[in-house]
Amino acid sequence: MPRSFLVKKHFNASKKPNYSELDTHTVIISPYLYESYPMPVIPKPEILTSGAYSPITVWTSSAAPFHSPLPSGLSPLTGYSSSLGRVSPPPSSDTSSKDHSGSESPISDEEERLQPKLSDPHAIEAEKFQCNLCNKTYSTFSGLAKHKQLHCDAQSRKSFSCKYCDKEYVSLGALKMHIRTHTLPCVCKICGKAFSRPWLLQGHIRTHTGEKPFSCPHCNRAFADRSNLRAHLQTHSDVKKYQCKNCSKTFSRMSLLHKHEESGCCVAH
DNA sequence: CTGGGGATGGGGCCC
DNA sequence: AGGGCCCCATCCCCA
Repeated sequence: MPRSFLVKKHFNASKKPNYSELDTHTVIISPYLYESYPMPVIPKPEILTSGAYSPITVWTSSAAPFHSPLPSGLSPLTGYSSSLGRVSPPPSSDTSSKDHSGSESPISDEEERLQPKLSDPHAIEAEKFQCNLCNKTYSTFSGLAKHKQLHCDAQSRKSFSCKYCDKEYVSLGALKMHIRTHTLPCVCKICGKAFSRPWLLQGHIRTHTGEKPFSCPHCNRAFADRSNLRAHLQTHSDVKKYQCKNCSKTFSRMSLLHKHEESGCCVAH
């Protein structure tokens, strides 16, 4: 599974975009070209206005709102450590992807009783915590948090919808980043290919220049992309990262494991 | 068929 | 808030 958790993804659905359909917002980068890469211009986001998404949830207390731990990917074999990057944190349970939509029932009688009554001598105290979405007030933060978790927050959590597709995001920043995958504002001057981000264009330009700044410490190979060097390093490793659950055969790449599984190993068991 | 390289996409984190 | 970089994932192609 992809590491990304902010957006629902479907396997084999990530085909390359049709650039010809998406080029209406692209901006050709300046001719100073590949000495210092100019910043691409992001199209003015009329796409971000006119109610394309719901209001942001604002918490009325300072306590931490929703956090979402990363879901685990395909578990690597223990003992493997990359010489390239930071060590991934151990997998944790994914609470973010859980669907709370089943909890959208009307507010229960019990929760109604949690609301302060003005005749209550402690009413002033009880109004300390107010839900900014429905204006309900609670005497304790935990009461408010529970309310929001069960009702308001669960409904507004994924509130930033893309105009061009059905994807939804938990933050405006994530949505803006995603929209660039539609508008593709970074255009290669050499071949005209468009990319969503400057550094993607930068990597693409290396395919023209032949620059390979990532060298393998074990052999004399060099790569234009760090990820490709990382994949290459697996070929030097005795311990392959990805293991078939059925035959225990290990592979250097997840894609090879997938191929292996699809070729019928798992069917035989 | 398998393994590996090349190229690319995309969300997260940090500054 | 946005840019840069990180990492992971995937697809395509070739030996």
